[in-house]
Amino acid sequence: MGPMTDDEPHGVRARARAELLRDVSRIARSHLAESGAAALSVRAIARELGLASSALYRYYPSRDALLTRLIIDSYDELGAAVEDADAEVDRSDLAGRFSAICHAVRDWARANPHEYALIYGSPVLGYAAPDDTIGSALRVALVLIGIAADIDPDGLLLRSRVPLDPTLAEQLRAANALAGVDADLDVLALGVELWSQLFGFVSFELFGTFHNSFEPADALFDHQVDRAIQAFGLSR
Amino acid sequence: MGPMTDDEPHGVRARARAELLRDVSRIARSHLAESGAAALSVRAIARELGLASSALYRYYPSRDALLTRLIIDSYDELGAAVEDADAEVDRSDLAGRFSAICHAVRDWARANPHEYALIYGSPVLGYAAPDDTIGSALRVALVLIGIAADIDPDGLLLRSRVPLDPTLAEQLRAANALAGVDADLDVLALGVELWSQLFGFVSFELFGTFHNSFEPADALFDHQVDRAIQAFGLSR
DNA sequence: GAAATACAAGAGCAGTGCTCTCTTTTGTGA
DNA sequence: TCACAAAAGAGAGCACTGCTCTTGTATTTC
Repeated sequence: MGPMTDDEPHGVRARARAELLRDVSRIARSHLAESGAAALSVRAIARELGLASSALYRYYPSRDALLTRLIIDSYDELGAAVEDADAEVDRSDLAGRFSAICHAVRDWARANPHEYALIYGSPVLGYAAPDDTIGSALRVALVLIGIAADIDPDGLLLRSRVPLDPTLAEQLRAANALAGVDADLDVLALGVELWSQLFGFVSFELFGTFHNSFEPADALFDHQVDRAIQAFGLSR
Repeated sequence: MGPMTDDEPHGVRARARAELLRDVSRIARSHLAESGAAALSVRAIARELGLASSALYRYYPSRDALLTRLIIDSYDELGAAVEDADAEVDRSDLAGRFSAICHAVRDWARANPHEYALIYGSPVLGYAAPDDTIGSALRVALVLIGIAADIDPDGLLLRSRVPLDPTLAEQLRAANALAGVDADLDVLALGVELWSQLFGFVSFELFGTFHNSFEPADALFDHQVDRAIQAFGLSR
């Protein structure tokens, strides 16, 4: 046998610890899904585990750390859902891929409203998100940038009437670099705007801003996605 | 003297009551602006007023009722800011009015981030907003619908490729009726989408979803507003 | 002036996050 | 093998929260 790898448990105790870490996360997640982040309580989780509340502090240093765990998990789940939706469509069908991504976001959000509120609602952990979250948070954006890189800028319905602001151009180039692609900057700017629109819509729908004016909102959502596809020049 | 009107204080006590109601709301508002909705505490407000916490329950039946008060105030403040911005532009300058509205929303949100988070972030009072809030919440939407009613549908850059979904058309007609106007349904649908986009952008910026990728976001915001004006066919 | 009403205070309940101390269990190096 | 260190769990306790109930005191109304 080779040398023991580091991620393998160093004994019964390490194994138990890993399992309890997962249990805590699992129960926390179920409480989140049922009652929302505000109602998440360390003591309640401890009760469900049959532990003293103080014991949990050997696993998560604070309630916020636990919330951070849930935030990362939620970002990753949504990110995976979006990546999967994108992967299931023929690579050359850009309109189909974009549509699949939009619907994946909305579907996941509606299936997991509290998780969505946790990551796209008002920040609960102060204004600086922990660094560990940004990797997972970027996944959806990276998929969208990936599509933007494949879009022919000549088909764009709306081009800037004036040259792109140099600051903005620089920011967009940085986004390209982050994703390791070289999308046209006008396409990319449009993409960012439609990205805002997508999550703005989902937030409006989930948070009740539409006040039942668009209930169900399926038709409006489809219309919006279709218009976005036209704006990209992807409609055949 | 004529008969006493009902909204006039019925004595010293009623006058004191009205004043205390305002004081509570004022202090609550200052705590909200400083620490956010999650940190809002009835007991802390009572302390600042030199009252026992139980005394406050004669004025607001619960913390949620107090939060509802703050929600309505915030909606009204944003609504007034948007209405004022719109009113300051020449009525026939639709592009200017739209731009002024967008900037009014963003400026107010950046000046009052906690208030913005309270009304456009994750709902804190469960999923059904109290009925008293919707009147104030609608003000921004009504201003936007008012502009849509004045827009010539022939200038629209993107029209539906297929007839509007009947459900959606009905919902849009209801929105028209709510505002007492008769905007073209394609213009209105585009308006709703740009409405989502506006608040999606502001939420992204305020809640940190851009992760400093677009900091400052002014250039991107201007670009987005300009593109929206083009989509409406308002650029000359 | 007497009765009804409004108000304020204080104690108390059930819950929260988190810390500290104490005991037991487990892993490890001599 | 055995002593020692590290880890884990329990329990008490602190400071805080929203909210209720009782008790005493002002004020308004009849």
